[in-house]
Amino acid sequence: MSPIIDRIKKELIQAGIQPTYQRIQIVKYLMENRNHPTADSIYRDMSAELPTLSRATVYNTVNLLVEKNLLGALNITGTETHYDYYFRDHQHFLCIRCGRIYDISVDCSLMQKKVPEIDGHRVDEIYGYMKGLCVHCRKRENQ
Amino acid sequence: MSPIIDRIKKELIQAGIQPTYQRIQIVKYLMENRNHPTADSIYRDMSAELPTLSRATVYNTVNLLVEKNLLGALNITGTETHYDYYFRDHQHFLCIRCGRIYDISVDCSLMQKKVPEIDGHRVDEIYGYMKGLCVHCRKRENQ
DNA sequence: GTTATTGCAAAATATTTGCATTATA
DNA sequence: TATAATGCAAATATTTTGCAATAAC
Repeated sequence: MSPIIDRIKKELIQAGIQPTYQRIQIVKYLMENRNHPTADSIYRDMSAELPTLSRATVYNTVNLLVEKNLLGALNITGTETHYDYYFRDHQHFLCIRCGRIYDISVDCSLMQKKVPEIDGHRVDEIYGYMKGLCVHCRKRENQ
Repeated sequence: MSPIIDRIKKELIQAGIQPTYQRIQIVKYLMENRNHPTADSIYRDMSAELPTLSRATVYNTVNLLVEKNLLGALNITGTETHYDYYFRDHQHFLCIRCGRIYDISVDCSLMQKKVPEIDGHRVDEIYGYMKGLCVHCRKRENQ
């Protein structure tokens, strides 16, 4: 068995997730496609190789991975949710022109270290993102 | 004319928005209801007083206000968009138990001052939010 | 009087659910 | 063999759109 598949299997089992063929393939896809795909884009891309795959399985799987903290969910566009498998220690930038999402590193104590409590609320997760015009669109438009 | 209505009218005109009755009333609602309503909750609440109001008008209006930078849009839950009329200089906290959204002040240079550029991308807007267990749910559950 | 906005219903989009079939432990 | 996951279709939820009626300048 491929060492990548084996590693994914172990990771899923450790998280308490049954490592089915579909789940392993979806995780493999997420590891290989770091362009912040949506559930539907994962489904469409993977359908070529895995024609029996269903949207429901993709949605079930990404929801499960997010719940078990193996996958990051990004609600940055306001429409679909984008996913990020290597989601720790970076934030995101959405280009308002082309819609691409970029990984960015922000030097901000809030983002780097966990704030345990604020106004009495227990803080479990911290999210940060930015919107603007990306480097490619700036070049194209001279802005 | 009420001074509040008059102020809203001026604000809309200044932003280049025609101050129709529905738009003024929606802005008035947003000023008086700072619990981060959704388009649908605005529609449902306002329907009692304004039975002819339509969902389309609410959606049109909030989209227009966001576009003209008079209203903040929050995609924090992953489902519906929540709105915040006084959206400057604070961030948000979502309780994973009760779903309430709280305003919080975060001492973070990233949030306080605008970063003009990062990795070559032009930064127009910066968002930050947190998720966890709110002070009320913590008390109830002793967590 | 012309242009813009509203309201309604239908459409579009994103996601979830019920349930029979299939795979996993 | 019992339990859990998959796949399909239908359902649900959120938001947008087309268009006739109405309101604003």
